[in-house]
Amino acid sequence: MRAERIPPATVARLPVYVQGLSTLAGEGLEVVSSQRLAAAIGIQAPQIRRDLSYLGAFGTPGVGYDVKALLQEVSGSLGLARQWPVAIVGCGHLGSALAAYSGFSEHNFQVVALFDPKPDLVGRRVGDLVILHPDCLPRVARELGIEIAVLATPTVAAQGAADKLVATGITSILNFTPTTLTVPPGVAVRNIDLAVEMQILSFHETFKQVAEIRGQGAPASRRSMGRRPKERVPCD
Amino acid sequence: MRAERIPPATVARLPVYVQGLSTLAGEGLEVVSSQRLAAAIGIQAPQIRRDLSYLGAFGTPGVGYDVKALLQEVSGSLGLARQWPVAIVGCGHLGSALAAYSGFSEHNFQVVALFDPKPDLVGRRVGDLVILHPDCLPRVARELGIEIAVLATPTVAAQGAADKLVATGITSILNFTPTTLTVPPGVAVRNIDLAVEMQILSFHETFKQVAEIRGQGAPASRRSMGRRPKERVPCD
DNA sequence: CCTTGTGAAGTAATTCACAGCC
DNA sequence: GGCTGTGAATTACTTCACAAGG
Repeated sequence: MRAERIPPATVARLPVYVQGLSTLAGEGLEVVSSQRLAAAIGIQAPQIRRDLSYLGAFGTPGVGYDVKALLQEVSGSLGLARQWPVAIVGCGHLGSALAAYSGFSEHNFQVVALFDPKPDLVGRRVGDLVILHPDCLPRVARELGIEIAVLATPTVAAQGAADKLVATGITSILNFTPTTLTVPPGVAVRNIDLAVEMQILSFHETFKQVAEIRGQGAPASRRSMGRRPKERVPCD
Repeated sequence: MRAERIPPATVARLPVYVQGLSTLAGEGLEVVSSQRLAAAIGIQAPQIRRDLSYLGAFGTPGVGYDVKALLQEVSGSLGLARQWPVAIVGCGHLGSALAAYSGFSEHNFQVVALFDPKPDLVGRRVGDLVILHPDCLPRVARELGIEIAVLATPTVAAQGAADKLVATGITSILNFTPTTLTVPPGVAVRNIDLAVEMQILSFHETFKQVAEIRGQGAPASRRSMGRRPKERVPCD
């Protein structure tokens, strides 16, 4: 049943399906049941069937889902049929690491522009890109059709940079700074905050209360833990 | 009213309160209402009051919350009263950037050990730490009392490294690899996956459907967008 | 047998609305 | 006047359980 509106909770899980299906496809699996997929990615089988039903019906009762076809379908629902040009704003340690990160290109995202206001960074090459001054943002973004930006500036510069991005017409921001960005309606912000995640783990360590853990599969097959080292290694 | 069990959704928001309250405290604000805090961090006021009620009652009716006291209380609930030693496993681009990231130390987390199996990395200094071979993990983790680890290895090495961490007794893992880790019950895993976040933004861009966005405050006061650049800058 | 897809049921999270207090 | 804290209502999400198809 084609759904008019896909629940946000489902959208947040679709990328996990893409990851899991890619892995299974790489292993040569042709058909997968919701049960099997559930074991692989740590999401309940009925949840998977429900989620997929929002996209439409693709499974064969009694058989399961065609892995490649389903991967195609889920990817398409996420808008991954096309290539997305991405800008990175802020080229410190983190920004540079992100620029070099291969995970982008593997998923139809391509980093096409780097920006940083620091005079000693402007003009520097990172990979096969040259760092530009943020004043170039409007022109470059328009020419390259950039709609998605990664924000990796120092905290104090984050809101100002976000304002510039919004003014340029960027409507999706992946925010790595520990800041609550203020943006107009219609602009999507996803926050990745190390401190937030660490603090949730701290809570877990303190109270041993499991808190919203994604991707925690069944205990399943413990892999061999490796033999003891043959040679001494220097510790500390 | 002291709550026995804090809902996971609330736990996930507590770090946002910490961030917001820290900012407000830094601005010299002494007392804050749920309304005011809501505007600052983009969470509904009744939601904030409900969340805080799980920790206990700290507000003064007719007045609001004492900023410093509340910050203390929320931090304490997250287990941030103490210092947490943290290990980073995998010292490539990302791992190194994380090792240098100041956001850890600002929040009572201290990176105390780095591990990587690559022979040309073992022994290398990063900041004031030396990269060790993962075979040292059990000994070092025990000596330094490490319970939380950051996983930043290549994808293929992720599960193996996680197994080693678990065998060592680590019970909280911040996983930066695009892998669904299989861990025994009682071990907490938080996943930070760039591809996942990018794909959710891709969905937003494609269908302009806002999907689970945290920290999207009211439009609020638009800051001045800056004047046009006085001097020409080189673009492209 | 086996599986999907989905109404119905159950559970969790959010928001409302107001009593009680400053 | 203003604000908190919380029962009640609402909304969203998840899981059950089974009819229908292979």
